[in-house]
Amino acid sequence: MGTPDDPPANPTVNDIARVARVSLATVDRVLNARPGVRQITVERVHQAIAELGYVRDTAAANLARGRTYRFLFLLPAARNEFIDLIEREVSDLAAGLKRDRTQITCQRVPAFDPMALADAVGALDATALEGVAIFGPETPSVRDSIARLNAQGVAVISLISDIPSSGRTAYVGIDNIAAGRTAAQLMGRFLGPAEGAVLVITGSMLARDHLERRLGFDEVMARDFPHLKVRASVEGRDDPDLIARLLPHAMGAEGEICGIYASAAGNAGLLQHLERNPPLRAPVIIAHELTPLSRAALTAGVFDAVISQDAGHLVRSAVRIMRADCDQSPINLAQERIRTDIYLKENLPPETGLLKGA
Amino acid sequence: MGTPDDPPANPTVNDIARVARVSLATVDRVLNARPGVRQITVERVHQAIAELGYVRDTAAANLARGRTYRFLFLLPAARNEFIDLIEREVSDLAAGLKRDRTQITCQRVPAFDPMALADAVGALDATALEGVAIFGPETPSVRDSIARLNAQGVAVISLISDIPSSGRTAYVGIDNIAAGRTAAQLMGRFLGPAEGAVLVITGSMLARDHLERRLGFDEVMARDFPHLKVRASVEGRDDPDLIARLLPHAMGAEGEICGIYASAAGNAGLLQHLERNPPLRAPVIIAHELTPLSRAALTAGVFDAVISQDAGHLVRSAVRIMRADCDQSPINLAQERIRTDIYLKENLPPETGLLKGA
DNA sequence: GTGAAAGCGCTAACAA
DNA sequence: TTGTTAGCGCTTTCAC
Repeated sequence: MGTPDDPPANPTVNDIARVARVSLATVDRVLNARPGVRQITVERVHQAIAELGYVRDTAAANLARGRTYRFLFLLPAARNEFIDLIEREVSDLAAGLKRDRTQITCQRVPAFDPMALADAVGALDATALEGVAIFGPETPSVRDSIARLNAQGVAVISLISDIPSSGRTAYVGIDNIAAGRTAAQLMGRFLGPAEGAVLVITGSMLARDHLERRLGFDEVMARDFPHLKVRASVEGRDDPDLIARLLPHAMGAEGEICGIYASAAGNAGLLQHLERNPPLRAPVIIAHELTPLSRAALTAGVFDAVISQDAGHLVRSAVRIMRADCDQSPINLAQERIRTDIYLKENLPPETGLLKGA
Repeated sequence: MGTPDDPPANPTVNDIARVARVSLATVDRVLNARPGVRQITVERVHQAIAELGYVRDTAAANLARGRTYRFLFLLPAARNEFIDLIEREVSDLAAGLKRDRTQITCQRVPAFDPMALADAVGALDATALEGVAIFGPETPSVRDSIARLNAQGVAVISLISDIPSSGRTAYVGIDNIAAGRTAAQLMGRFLGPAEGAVLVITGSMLARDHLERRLGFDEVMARDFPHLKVRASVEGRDDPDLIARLLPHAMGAEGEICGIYASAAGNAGLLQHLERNPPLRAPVIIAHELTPLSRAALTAGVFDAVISQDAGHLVRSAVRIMRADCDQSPINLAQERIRTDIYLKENLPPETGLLKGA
């Protein structure tokens, strides 16, 4: 290693043309797998490419193409801080992406309404869009509309909650089963050896992410902490009001519940309930997604841990993957893996996390 | 919002030239803040830029410049899995970065030897390098050599352990005080209300990161868990053998130590000690940096939590910042913030995290 | 089937 | 102090 030596001047299309004894245009045809080149010529060009170790300069290619990327984020229209964070990241990123000839926008679709989402996807103009990132449930209608869009050459990312059956280009989000397991491990360790009951607040049985979290949670609770009973879920549909209404009954008698796993959105409802009915002994609470509200609850000691995924990373990753799909260029899987973040009040990121630019 | 409308054809340098009634060259001079333009002309151009909402196309600019970036990572030469991970990330990234006309290399310097590091920095050829990322201690000699390099126009990043006094361009790494606090919080919660003593293994008093972790750890232990006594540190110099040698004495009588915070490198020494002297009651162990070894210990239940920072993120972030510094382009602070990751065995990333490409 | 030439948006000699 | 011009690496008409 040592101090870098002089750059060895990467080979260009001109070099290929020279070595393969063809014109630039032909090299380009081969590079882009366009028809109208004799097989023998194609091979000569490939030969030269291999020989020179050529790698295409995507930036120059896009410049010449005048290509622009148009990406759309399809998000549920719901009172939901985390979705708001994502929308905010999209618009924050949009400015910086202009210089990369990339345009990103958001569209909200009625929440918990698979048909509305399917319709919205169906209504998309595949000729005016190179990629779409979708956060929605995995129902047949959604799945089919995505498959159709995909067949029209639009890259489709399932965001936060996977829709594997749709044949989407990629999934961008955490491993929700692992997230559930993590929540269980923390819950068990924080609660210690005393017996008790744990309440799970979930969102919707339609939502794959919620289902998976519950799955992972139950698995680890049953295996590692059998002295803790996990109650049947409160299905809160990410709705704070609904959650606040359901909780009084779900919490049962005073002291019955020693832990709460808020595995879906709607933390406001939980916090409201706790404020109105302060328990004698504070339960261990583990919630999802770092938002202004959950951050405050964590700081105040009401929440004990928050499991989260980075909204900025989510958006950037989706954009990178959609772009790579358009360019047919490779992606760095490790970079695109969304981590299951654990936040305690000690490792909260600075509140100014929203300040951008240098 | 809604489906994106037709791209409005971004303004180019030609448009600016036309509107400002100057030549392309003048526009370029203004854009790049080069001298030799009358103030009045500068203003006319700025006027036009503002009017048109121009944003420069970085890709085109770099293409024209034919600019290449040469970055160097200066890492300690020590038997240290985490440093190896970083070196590996550098070489993995190097391949993909070639298409971005960016060259990154590594150089190892004797560990815990400030003079050697200062000499290495001093020996760098500032004309053959646009940026350097350095992981090393904050001593006067190091600080001065960095300041000198910086003055020669080389971007300098302090990596993992900050060197603020050097005037480095930026620091890339976690907030080590927060990391120490986080470790303490986990330690306290995992140990529960019983009294006991906690051992801290640190690296070197020269290393700012180690110092900061210790600081944060002590703070939270004293404040939130006064029933747990924190022992004076074992100074292991990141050396497994040394640590294994020091531990028998440091652990004291059987059962005296109920928790261990391995705040620096050299986990192999700790694990070796535990294997040779299996304690009756397994202590709660919190270690740093996710490596093959610590991952295995976590999976096996020997470690209870690992606090880490993503080596890939570290390297990519350093490169992005060095490049932004060269281009004088803005950076996204939120994206560059390195998170203090908490790993339990439940949220470990897939082992194949090293597999790259698509 | 193949090639010559113009041009994407920007920069950098070299003139004037 | 300012302008002309020739590229950077790649794509894309439009001829041959």
